[in-house]
Amino acid sequence: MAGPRRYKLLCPIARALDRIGDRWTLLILRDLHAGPARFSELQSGLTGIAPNLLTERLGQLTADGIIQKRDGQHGVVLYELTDLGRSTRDVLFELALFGGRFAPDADPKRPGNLRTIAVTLSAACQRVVTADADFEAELNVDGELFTLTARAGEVAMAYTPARSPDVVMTASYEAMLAASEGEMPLETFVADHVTLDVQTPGKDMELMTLLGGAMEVFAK
Amino acid sequence: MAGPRRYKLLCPIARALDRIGDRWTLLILRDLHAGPARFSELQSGLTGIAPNLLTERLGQLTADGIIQKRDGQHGVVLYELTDLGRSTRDVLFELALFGGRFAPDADPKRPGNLRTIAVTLSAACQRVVTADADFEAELNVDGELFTLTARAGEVAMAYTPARSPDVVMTASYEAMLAASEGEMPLETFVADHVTLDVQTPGKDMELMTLLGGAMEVFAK
DNA sequence: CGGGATCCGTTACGATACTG
DNA sequence: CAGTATCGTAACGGATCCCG
Repeated sequence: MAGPRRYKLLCPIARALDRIGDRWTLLILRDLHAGPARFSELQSGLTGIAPNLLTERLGQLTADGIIQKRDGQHGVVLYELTDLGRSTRDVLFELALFGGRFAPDADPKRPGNLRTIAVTLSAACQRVVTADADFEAELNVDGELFTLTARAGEVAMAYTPARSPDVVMTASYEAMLAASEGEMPLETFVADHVTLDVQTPGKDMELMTLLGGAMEVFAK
Repeated sequence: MAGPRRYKLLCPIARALDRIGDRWTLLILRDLHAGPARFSELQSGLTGIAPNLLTERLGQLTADGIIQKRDGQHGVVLYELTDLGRSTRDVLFELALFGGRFAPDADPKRPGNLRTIAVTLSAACQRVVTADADFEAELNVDGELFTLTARAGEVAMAYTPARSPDVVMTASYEAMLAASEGEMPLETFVADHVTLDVQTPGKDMELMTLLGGAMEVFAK
């Protein structure tokens, strides 16, 4: 560990890269921003990272205090971000903004799960949320369920079904991404690619306003 | 190239990493944010990256439209950021903020030149600059000269001597970094580690206000 | 069955030497 | 000065196996 392939420079950018610059590491953090995850969830989400590499990365991240192990129910082991790890959100979001400027690969691989969208979406929402936004939404993206909450100017997104959603939105991963990157007009997305199930009247508008704003942040 | 070790995912974070996630690539961009550079300047700044790797990285970055070649004076070849490349500034700055949270390595390597500080410093200044700031400063850091200009709310920093500086500031790399990361109080830094040569009265205060603000951004 | 550890072929990196 | 060529070493990728 702490291998020979480290920069070991004073520069804070290099210091960051010595912690999170290895292959897979930033994608592991990306998926952990959706909430605590088990080894196998991470492995499947990362389109089949080799298990030895995942083990190695998790160990290094733990040693650096960026993630930690936790015992979940039924004796399962969970990995989760520490406060320090949560502070990678802005790095990941800026990477997403930059990456969005490049055309997707010709035949992209599908992730094993959709945890991948949580950081990007919640960080974008955080940038446009207003203090009066107040709702709990369930996002059903290709059958995978997320909870998106906005309360007192704070946005959170987790890879769990919602407890008591004000609104349930259903959409596909591809449509959401296309809308985010300006390939699909927001109106088309809302009209043709989204289903809304409203529990609390008016909260559907709050959700769509927030998501619309988030997608605009991303598009420019 | 475009090797087999790419993620090829739809996720914009992965798309970014497929362009700028390789070893050395982000550090090359970091140094280019200080202005156009020659091959050998980059090589020395990066503490002796292997020349074949530098060639390979420059080629990939050029192919992706992130940098471009330009012919300078006396037939020298220069590499410089494109508009797309300049948009990596926020990624680099967020990395610097994250990296600043880790203690420096026990015996860190010294970079061959100090281009490395330009992005971090200018991005931090950009975050705190006010619209009325208006000056041109020369920064002499361990004998290497930078121009820092603030005009109409825009900050720029380049690795060149200033043409007609309002103020010349002299300091050391280590002291500036220590002050940035809160290890040295700002007052100590200003009082004991900085020399100011004022050409235009009052501009020294403008400069120190800006730098002080930048360091506070970085410290928290 | 989930959570890893072990092994091995392949690829990328690092150092040095060399050339236009 | 600006790269190219070569080669040993370290990291990665994939498969298989092990253990609770």
